[in-house]
Amino acid sequence: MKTSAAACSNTAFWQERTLPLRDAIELLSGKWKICIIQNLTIGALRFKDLHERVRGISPKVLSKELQDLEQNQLVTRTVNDTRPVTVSYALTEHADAIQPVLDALIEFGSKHRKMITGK
Amino acid sequence: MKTSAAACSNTAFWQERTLPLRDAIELLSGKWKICIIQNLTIGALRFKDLHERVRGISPKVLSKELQDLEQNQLVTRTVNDTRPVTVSYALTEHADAIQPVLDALIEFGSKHRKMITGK
DNA sequence: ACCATTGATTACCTTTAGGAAAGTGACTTT
DNA sequence: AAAGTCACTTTCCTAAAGGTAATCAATGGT
Repeated sequence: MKTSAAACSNTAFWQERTLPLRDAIELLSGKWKICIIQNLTIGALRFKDLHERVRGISPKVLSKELQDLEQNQLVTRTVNDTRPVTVSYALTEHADAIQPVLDALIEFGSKHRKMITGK
Repeated sequence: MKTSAAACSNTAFWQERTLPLRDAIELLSGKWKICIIQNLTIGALRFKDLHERVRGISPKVLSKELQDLEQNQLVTRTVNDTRPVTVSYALTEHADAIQPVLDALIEFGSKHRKMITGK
């Protein structure tokens, strides 16, 4: 029997979806990255403000996650010329492509929460 | 200075987005769950077929992830009345809400891949 | 000189994810 | 009786994620 599943299992189409999906998962999965990005969607934030908004994260982890996002060109780092030096983080244009992921996750999370906590 | 960020930091609105987002991340993050769900979007699959399609996963991990998805009512488990017993896994209606997440991730992953491998 | 602020970094530790390999049990085929 | 199939399960292990706490360097204020 040849199901539609079997029919597309060897196609380029499948790879064209699977590989990018794995890339995205590898880049975004973990406890913090998506939360950090969400907090930056409203505009640039300094390290300290981000640290306060992303509840529960430690400075060590925040620093590491930001470096990771910067390397992947999703976030820019700008040192400001202020009295105690401050550093601003902002999303790049490239990060706009994450907005739909965020929206979809929030939508799903809401539905899921309603379903689990008794419909 | 009161930025738009500061303006909404204490609102119910922010929580209404942050809590579901954290739920979704907790449920879906990890190396395999989203891949498994993607493979089930085309229809029910038996354990063995799923194991072959989700390249690289071990039976132990596949089994664990499926139990987890079942508990969260995203997947159903059906024992079939076949010669060697087979078990089919299928997405629930509730899992439809994940489709937009999948699409968004694939779209983002494609763009990201193009950008990283030299625009 | 001393303290405060900001943005980290370091050392240390615990927890969790996940991989490899083998085994189990129900059943069928040879 | 032996071997194979399917769906797991178990054991053992490593690597990565992530938490706590302390420290550092630059700067400015008192």
